[in-house]
Amino acid sequence: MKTIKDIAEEAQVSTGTVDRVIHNRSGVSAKTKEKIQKLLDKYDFERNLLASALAFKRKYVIATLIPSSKSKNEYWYSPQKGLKSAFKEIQKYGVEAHYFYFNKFDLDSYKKNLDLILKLNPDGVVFAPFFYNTSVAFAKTLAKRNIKFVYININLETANNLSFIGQDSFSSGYLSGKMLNLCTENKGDLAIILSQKNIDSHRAITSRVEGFLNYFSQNHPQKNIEKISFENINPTQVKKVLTKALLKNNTIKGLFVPSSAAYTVAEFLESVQLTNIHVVGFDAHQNNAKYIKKGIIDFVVDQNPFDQGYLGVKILFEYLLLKKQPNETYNSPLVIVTKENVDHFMVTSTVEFST
Amino acid sequence: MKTIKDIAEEAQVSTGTVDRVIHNRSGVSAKTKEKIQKLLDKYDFERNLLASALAFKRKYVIATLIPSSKSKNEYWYSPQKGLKSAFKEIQKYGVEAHYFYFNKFDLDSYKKNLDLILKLNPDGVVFAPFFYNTSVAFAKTLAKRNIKFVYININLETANNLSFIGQDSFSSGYLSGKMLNLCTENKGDLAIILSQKNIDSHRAITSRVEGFLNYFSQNHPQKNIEKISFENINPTQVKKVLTKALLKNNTIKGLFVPSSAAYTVAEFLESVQLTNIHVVGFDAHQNNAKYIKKGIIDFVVDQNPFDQGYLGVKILFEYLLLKKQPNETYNSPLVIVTKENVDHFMVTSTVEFST
DNA sequence: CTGAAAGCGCTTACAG
DNA sequence: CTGAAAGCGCTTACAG
Repeated sequence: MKTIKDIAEEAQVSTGTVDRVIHNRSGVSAKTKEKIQKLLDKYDFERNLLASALAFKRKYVIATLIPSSKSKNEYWYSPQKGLKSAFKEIQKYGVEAHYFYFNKFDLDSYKKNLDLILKLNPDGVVFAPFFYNTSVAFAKTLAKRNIKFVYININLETANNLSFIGQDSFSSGYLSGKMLNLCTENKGDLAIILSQKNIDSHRAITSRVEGFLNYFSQNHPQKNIEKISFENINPTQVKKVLTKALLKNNTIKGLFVPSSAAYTVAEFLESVQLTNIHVVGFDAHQNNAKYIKKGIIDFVVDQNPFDQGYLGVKILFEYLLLKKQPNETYNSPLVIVTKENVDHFMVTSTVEFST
Repeated sequence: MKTIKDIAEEAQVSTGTVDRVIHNRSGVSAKTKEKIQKLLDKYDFERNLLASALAFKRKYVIATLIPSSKSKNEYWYSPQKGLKSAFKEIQKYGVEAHYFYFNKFDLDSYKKNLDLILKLNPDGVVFAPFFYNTSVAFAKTLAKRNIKFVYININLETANNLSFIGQDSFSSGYLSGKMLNLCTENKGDLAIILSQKNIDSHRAITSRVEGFLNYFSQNHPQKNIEKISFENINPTQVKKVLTKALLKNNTIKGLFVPSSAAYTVAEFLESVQLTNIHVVGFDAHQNNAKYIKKGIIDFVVDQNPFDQGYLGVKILFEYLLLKKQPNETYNSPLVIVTKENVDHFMVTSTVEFST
């Protein structure tokens, strides 16, 4: 492996000049530059990043924005851990992390944090773009200011983000359809549990429902699927609405919860001893895990939330420091979680490699 | 963050002496040592590993040993990729990788490679311990020679390995039982497909079968489960034996294949158009994926084979370079793979972080 | 436009 | 037992 010094000697220039060419900095004559570039190419030069990082002093500021989680039982606790874990690994390169959190049901809280981020003027942002219109506008501002950004969990299909890390929501809904059909043995009616507040703020919910319905229209077009709607999923409303809905239609054998709140539904089913109704939902956070273990939630499609946070930061950092262009999309896996494997997930990425 | 220099100044010694204390090298008076250690503790000193690695010259030799894979469609191709990917990341620290491969049905080929490894006399070994007795003896030799080693995929429960990375086989069999019962709707008889050669060389197979049977004895004790045995699973034998077995007992609705060769069975079922028989197997390598996509294999329990190779090398390397003590066990997840999610697995670890 | 030199934080002979 | 100095490979003011 050649070093900058080797290249410099062969080109009969100083190492400083080679460094300038490598980083495409100005102040090198076209002739010298060409000569050096040829050698760089010839030897397929890769600079020693250890030495580079050691000598390099530029500090990067990265902001992150995700929903706050009240406890570690909630979904967003995991991406948060992923973010922190990634920062822990890269802090030695002089990266400054700024964490922002918003209330995912409150547009104002979201907006307030966006403003704080703009005020901070970071080099990059990793965030979960809730609230479609607001996020699109924010993305435009970032692009204009040349602040790099990565979406996690929710994709916005704007052109100017660096990358998106998350699940294909349609597919995950489709898979949920299959799993619910399997555990109800293709019998009885089904219902989708919809919360208006979720739908408004979280773009993936709608795609999940589409995927779910698509599974049935393709495989069991005769299936009767109801929709049970709430303003907001919480124990009181769930009790009220579900009692009514399930009493009215006692042929319902399976419930699909396209948000991460399946545990709220499970809690209700347990309390009224409705043990013959199957539930499929999303995400294996602690709140859900409790009911997965009891078998009240039959299946959940998980998406390795830790990795979403972890990868988001890593990708952004590598782009900033090394100009390494990430993929446009990193698909989170569709992880099927059920009673028997809920405890067996190994969080690979937590094995931090402390370079 | 304090540096060695800071500590040295405060202790009124040279940086060399601080370095000696940090690494617990001899040649420091008890008094000086204590003084320095106190400061180290006080500031919770962590040395800069970038600088350390840059200045450090010791080379490490790591050997790996896994079954050879004829094509990238086979199981062992993934751990192999994991091994290589890890080495690619750490080669800049001066690690020398030596890859060894054996025929997993041939004890002699295994032994031959063990000898080669001993001749190489590496600092560490990452390997899949097939052939129980031979592996146990090998482990003893390694321990005696103070060569560190990590098991991947198969656990030997010897006391002297650094770590084991792989699945809990019993649980994975148990989960397979549940999935097979689910897709057969708890109807009909089941059969386990056993290959003597696999059982002899691969210790996990037996535990998987135990787990599978345990699921039924706990949940459906009346279930009739046959065993169909082969000398070795290959298309010719499968055809011969299965034709006979499935004709004889046409109440069999589900097959459990406790090895990674479910595709061989699926191939047969497809060729004779036995579409009403469900199959559950192991591992989502390409050969199986083909039949998972067709729906002929209903489910497979995967174990993130890439990570096993990747983590194995990383853990060993970190121990060697940094004396970082790994966990005793890294449980690979029980990943349920079916038609709808087989394409959606994101291999996080392939996003190499090129420090 | 280019080079010489200092420095990042640690490790390692070497000298005493 | 301990220190001074050189060096790992790169980056960065500074000088010209």
